[in-house]
Parts: sequence; C-alpha cells; structure tokens
Amino acid sequence: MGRHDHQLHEGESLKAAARERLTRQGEQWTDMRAAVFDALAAFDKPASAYDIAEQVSKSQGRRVAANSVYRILDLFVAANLARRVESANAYIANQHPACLHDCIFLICDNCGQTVHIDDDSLTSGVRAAAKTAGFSAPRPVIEVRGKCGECEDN
Amino acid sequence: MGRHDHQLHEGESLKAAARERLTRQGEQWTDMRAAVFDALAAFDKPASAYDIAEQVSKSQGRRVAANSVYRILDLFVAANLARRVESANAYIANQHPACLHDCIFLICDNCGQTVHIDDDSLTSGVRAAAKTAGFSAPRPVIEVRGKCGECEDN
DNA sequence: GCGCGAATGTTATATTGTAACTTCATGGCC
DNA sequence: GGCCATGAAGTTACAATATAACATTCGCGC
Repeated sequence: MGRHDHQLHEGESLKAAARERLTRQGEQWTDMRAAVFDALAAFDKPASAYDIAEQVSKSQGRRVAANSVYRILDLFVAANLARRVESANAYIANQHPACLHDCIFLICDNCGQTVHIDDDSLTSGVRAAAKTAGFSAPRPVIEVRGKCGECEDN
Repeated sequence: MGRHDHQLHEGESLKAAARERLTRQGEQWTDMRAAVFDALAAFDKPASAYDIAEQVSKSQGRRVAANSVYRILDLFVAANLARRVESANAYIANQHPACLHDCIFLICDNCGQTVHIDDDSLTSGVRAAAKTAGFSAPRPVIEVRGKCGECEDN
C-alpha cells in the first residue's frame, strides 16, 4: 500500500512532539515559537502567515508582526514541524514531526479542507523521475486541487 | 517509460499552434494576446506576470499593466496554452497546447531552469490517490524543487 | 558587570494578485 | 450610415504575500 500508520499526534501530544523535535535540532522552544505552533495547529486548514500572525496577536494580547511569524514558520518547515502548501501560500502543522516524508496534499478548492497523504510509492516515483533528469537534492511538491467529498455535490 | 513523444513546438510553430488552439476554443487571437504569448514563450524559465508585463511594455512601446497580463495568462492557462508553476508564482508556455496532460515540473532552486515532464504513469497514480480520498475533479500539481545538473556542483 | 549571539521587534518596502469601473474596437442590425 | 451589444483592454486603486535592514532585548558565559 505505501501508506504508513505510525503515531499521529494531536493537541498536547503534538505540541510535545514538536518541542522535542525542535530542541533535538539544537533550536530553542521559546514562548513565541510555542504561540506560533499553537496557532498553526489550531487551524483545521492551511493558514497563511498573516492568519497566524492575527491569531498570535490575539493570544498574546499585543500586535505581532507577520514578519516574525514568517521567520518562525521558516524554521518550522526546515525542522519538519510544519509544511508549506505551495499552491495555497499557506502552512499546515505536521502531525508526525519526528518522521520524514515527502507528502501529498489534497486541497479542496471549495472549502479549503486539506488532506495529507503519505504514499512513498508515489513520491519515490517522482523523485526517481527528477533524478533521471539530472536533478539532485529533490524536494517534491505534490498537491492536488479538487473538490472534497463534502463539497462535490455543490 | 510513460513518456510520450508527439510534436513539440517552438518559435513560429508554437505560436501558430497556440493561436490555432485558442481560436478553436472560440476565443480571439488579439494583438495583445499575441504579444503576451510572444513574451511568455521568449523566456527560458518560468516568468512572473510582472516580468511578462515588463517585456510586453517594451515590445509595445507603452506601459502595459500587470493587470491585463494576468487576465490573459488566466485565459492561456484555462486554454492549455500556458501552465502556472505554483511553487514559483510564475508561468511557462506549454509546448504542445493541443495535447492535454497532467505535467510535472522540475525547477532548479539555483538557476530557475525548469524542465517539463509528461509521465502519465506518475500523474495517474496521484489522481487515483485523490479519488480514493473522495476528491473529484482533481488537478494534480506536481513540481520538484532541486538542483539541475549544471548547478549541482556549486 | 560586560560582551556575545540568538531571538524578536520595528519599520519600510518589494512582489504578487484582485476588484471595480471606464474606454475602445468590432460586428450585427435597422 | 447610425446605433447598440459584446468582449477586450485600459486605468486606478487596493489587498495579500513576502523580504530586507536595522534596533532592541534577553539569556548566558566569562
């Protein structure tokens, strides 16, 4: 099948796993980073840096600039705590930060709901095609825009 | 293999094929659209709408707003004359506008060169995964960021 | 305390993308 | 020819996304 079914985290468990992962990389788990992670994880669909900045501003009771959020999101993406959804200019928390995967996102054009699939048989095929074409250090971006089951009847 | 080797167009041949395709869809091939297509096809890597607006402004000897370029690019994408490269916020001419394919782009993070692959065995796998998850009208976005052969030594 | 580096704050600006409305060109119809 | 309907393009304004440069703060080793 190419699917895997290891531990998926959520809520406090996810937060703990994220913290564990980040500190293991030698990075600090600051209040600000925790706040950005909380905000990101609270969204049920990909959120823009500005959406997150707004939520963090509320939770902190002060104005937090998108700028600072971008820095932290970049760090999260590099550390595998979050993913960037390229076709949506948005970010989504990674539910198993300790585990490296090329992943596939299915994004509903109607409601924005995003499903995350790990299917190594597909992603490895894409990687192989890139390698054949002489590309090194490939970073596959596989996203599918369409209509989710709940929206398809509209 | 999954590759196909039908006619690839370039230069005047590509322009003629694009014109043919667009008019067959019931759309007009205006001077402005021709100018945008020329500019797009002249780039050897994905170009932003603003890059194209700048080139068209030069070729027309007057200021052309990005706005108008966006409208035409949207039309081109809908008509299969061009593709949008999501991870680069940019557009690239489709070298076989008469032929429908889900395509795969390999984009060099270093030099921006972009290679276009049609591999139906890969794209159909991605489509199938989307369908399994209940997604309809899937539109796969498959792009690979990496380093091309010429840049990999840096 | 002092110096250092990482993290964050602050301000400014660049880039990408849309919206609303106007003007222009074309072609049918009387 | 005059008139209008339509689609294309022009114009202006603005929204959304992203980066750059520099200042400030904070914790830590000395």
